[in-house]
Amino acid sequence: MLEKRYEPKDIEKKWYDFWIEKDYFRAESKSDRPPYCIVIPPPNVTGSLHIGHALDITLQDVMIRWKRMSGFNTLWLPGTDHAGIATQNVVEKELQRQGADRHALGREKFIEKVWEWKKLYGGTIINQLKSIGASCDWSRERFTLDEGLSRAVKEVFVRLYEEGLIYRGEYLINWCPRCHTALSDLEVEHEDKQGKLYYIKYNFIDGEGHITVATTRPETYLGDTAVAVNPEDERYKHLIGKMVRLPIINREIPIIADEFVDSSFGTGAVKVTPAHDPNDFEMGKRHNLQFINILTGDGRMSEEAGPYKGQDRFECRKNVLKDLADIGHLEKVTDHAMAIGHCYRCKTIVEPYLSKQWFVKIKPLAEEAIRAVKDGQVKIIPIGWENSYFDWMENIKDWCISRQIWWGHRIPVWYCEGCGEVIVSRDTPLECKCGSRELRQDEDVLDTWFSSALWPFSTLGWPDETDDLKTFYPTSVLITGFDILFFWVARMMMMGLKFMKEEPFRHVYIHALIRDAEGQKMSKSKGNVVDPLKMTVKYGTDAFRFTLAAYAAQGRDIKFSEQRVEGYRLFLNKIWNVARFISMNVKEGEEITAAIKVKKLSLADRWILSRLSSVISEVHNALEEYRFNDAASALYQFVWHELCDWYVEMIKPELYGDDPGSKRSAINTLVHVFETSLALLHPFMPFISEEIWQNLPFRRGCESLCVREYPSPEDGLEDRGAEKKMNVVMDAVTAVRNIRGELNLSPSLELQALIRTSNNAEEILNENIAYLAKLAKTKEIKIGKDIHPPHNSASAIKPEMEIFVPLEGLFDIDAEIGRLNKEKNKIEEDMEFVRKKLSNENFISKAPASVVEANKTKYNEYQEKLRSIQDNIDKINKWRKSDE
RNA sequence: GGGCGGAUAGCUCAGUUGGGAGAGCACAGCCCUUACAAGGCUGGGGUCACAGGUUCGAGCCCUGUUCCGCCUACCA
Repeated sequence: MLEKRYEPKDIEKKWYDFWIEKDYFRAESKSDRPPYCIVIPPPNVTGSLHIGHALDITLQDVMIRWKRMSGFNTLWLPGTDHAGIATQNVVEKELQRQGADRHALGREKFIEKVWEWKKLYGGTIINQLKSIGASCDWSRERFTLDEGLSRAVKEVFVRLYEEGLIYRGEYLINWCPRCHTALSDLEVEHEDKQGKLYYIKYNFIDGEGHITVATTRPETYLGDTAVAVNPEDERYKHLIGKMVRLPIINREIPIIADEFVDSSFGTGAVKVTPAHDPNDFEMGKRHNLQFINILTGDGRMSEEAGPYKGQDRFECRKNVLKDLADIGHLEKVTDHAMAIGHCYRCKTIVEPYLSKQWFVKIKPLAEEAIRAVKDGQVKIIPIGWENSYFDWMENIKDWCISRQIWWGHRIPVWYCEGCGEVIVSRDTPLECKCGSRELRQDEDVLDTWFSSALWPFSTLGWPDETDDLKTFYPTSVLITGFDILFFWVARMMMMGLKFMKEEPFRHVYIHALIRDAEGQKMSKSKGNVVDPLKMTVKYGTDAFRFTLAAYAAQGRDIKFSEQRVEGYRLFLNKIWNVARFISMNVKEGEEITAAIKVKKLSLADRWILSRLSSVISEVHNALEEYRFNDAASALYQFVWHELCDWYVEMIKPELYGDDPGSKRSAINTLVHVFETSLALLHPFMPFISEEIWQNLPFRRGCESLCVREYPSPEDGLEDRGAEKKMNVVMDAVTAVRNIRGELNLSPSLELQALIRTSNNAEEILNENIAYLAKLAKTKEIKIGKDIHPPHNSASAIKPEMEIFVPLEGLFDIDAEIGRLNKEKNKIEEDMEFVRKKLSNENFISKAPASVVEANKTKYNEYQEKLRSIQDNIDKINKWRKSDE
């Protein structure tokens, strides 16, 4: 017997442990069963579960559990990401609190510290995944810095280098002065801001006059090595080749001509700072200009900044502006909208910075990745994301992969101190070919995303040709948020195609971002984050998971509202209670046969089985297309409103009655439908479904719901006839209830019902009169073609029948007339609408015949209904007169 | 600057190929009916952002406008 209330906490742990103990989540390296594989988007090892993970994990778990139950050899491969910059930042802060810093500690000691930290806290998020029910194969858990994955990283690096797809060079990269490292273009977040445009005067060195340049970054004038104008610009043509002198520092630089310059912007003359601006960098190359680096790695002014040396870059800007103004070289300042790049890890403003870095030549890789999607080998769902994908891939630029931090995959490159040879190697080399043993490994580590790009095959054992790799690559689907479409998905596509010659996944399902109830992005600083673990404690994990699935409509962000979780918790409560109801009606130890003998079933039985059959199809189709919300709401609708509200109520007379045969038949069907529903629900709410399943006397030839076969759409129990008949019964019931409700009659009051029907409906109603009695709370039901209602009857019109409820003594004539008039008005409006259509010759001639026919039928029905209502109104008026 | 998405009931959102708009929550009325008052039954509530167009017919297709969100970009 189930407890009166569902208490999620203990139950969740109990069943999760049970599943683990039974090893249900373990995949087979070799199997006759078809493979189904998802690799988890590895959360940062420093992280803790946020609501975005919860959504991501829930959707993956739904797919995995569904496929597992459907007989697939299912692998959900879990793991974590070493998250270079983020993790290093966390440990550095920790050190800071202890009054230390990594430089004092030294590289090796520092890395030891990070590993220690990882051992202590790295399991946090994994345990949180378990707590929300993730059915991952934990025996295959991976970490991006594992031995095996590190080997894959080196292998990829070396091969790309050997093919000329990795190179080293001095370029302008994005530099974070706080993290002290290069960043890829993607790792820079642009933020629109209202800034200023400063107009600065540069004097000609010979004679009078000046040229004015406009800039958003006045302090960089210290690194200017030219002024550029458009060669076609009549205003400046004659000045090309002249020299100007930079104020204060007195450097002499030329005025040059370059097509790049937009004459309409600012003054049409641009200061050129090749070491501090991407465009100027290109211009500097074109014109052989000097590259002067005025900054240091921590964002301060370098030696080259002369009097400003040592100042912070923003401090320097203020000072430069003041000094220029003082000597009359600041012509004017205007407002200017611009976008400023920030470090995606620490939000510091990034700096275009000249330095030597490693790059991946990415175009050749991107071409394959574009083709795979164009050719349909990989399907992106929803399809709208394909455009973004193509757009990014087609305009891709070389990927800066070196990072000046310590935590990560060290670049497998050594430099010979003897001859300067560059050695790129899978293994640590001991000696250069020149004989020198003085080898120094590159100090940099690789972009974390470099290793996660290999995730779908490195985790399966690559570069070895393992059974796992053969069985599970390409994986079935990747489920993730759009925020890492480029960072991760795109790069996995490129690397997968390059090294496996096959796409890493067949489908990519991109889900939405979760925002707060007001549509704001959740962030710690705004204080509007929803802690998923708090949700699971408060409402139970299942209710929370079901909510997330129900929210997951394609192509729209989720505005998360706790109220909705509350609502689904009530749904679980409903399920719990119907389970209790069943357990009360099944004798202890009684075995319920799952087999359904169609011949002996009642109408209600056949109806609910038919409905079950169709909900199975709906769920199946929805999940096939990743319409999680549709699957969830189909189940909600079915279990609550069809199973509980109608079916359970309908069979109560049989259950409480004396006929053991019909009692048994009803309970059999009920148990069958409910057990099947639990199986359908299991991927969404694994805990409560298992708890109930284990406590009811089901016999399915397996010991856990999570390995029970998933209900299949081809069960042959659809029964359109039963559904039609049931609709007649339900119509009658609803009609009586409607009269009761509208006339404010007590639910406990037993009413009489007279139903005037067609032959067809008469038969159906007579056969199922017991349902009417129970559901509409009626007694003395009369059904026939020649029903004449007594004085003071309320009435309702339904297809094929007219229902009267005699109300002598209770009757409120005005209320009933009002009710009928309301109904009449509605019908008249509807009729008018159809009438207009039918009197339109164009409609008759151009619309499909079936549509025209349907409208004609409808019109006739309305007409009849209207006539009946009018009759009833007249009748009441007559009664009223005769009573007066 | 380019691109994408959204605007439907008081709120949050569904709406598959164009044939008279749905759900949940909230609201109102009546009910403690032996699974469930964390419940049941009934009801009210919408010019589908705006303006045009295509069509016999538009929430849905086309064009434009407004507002909101996001992605992306080397005009200093």
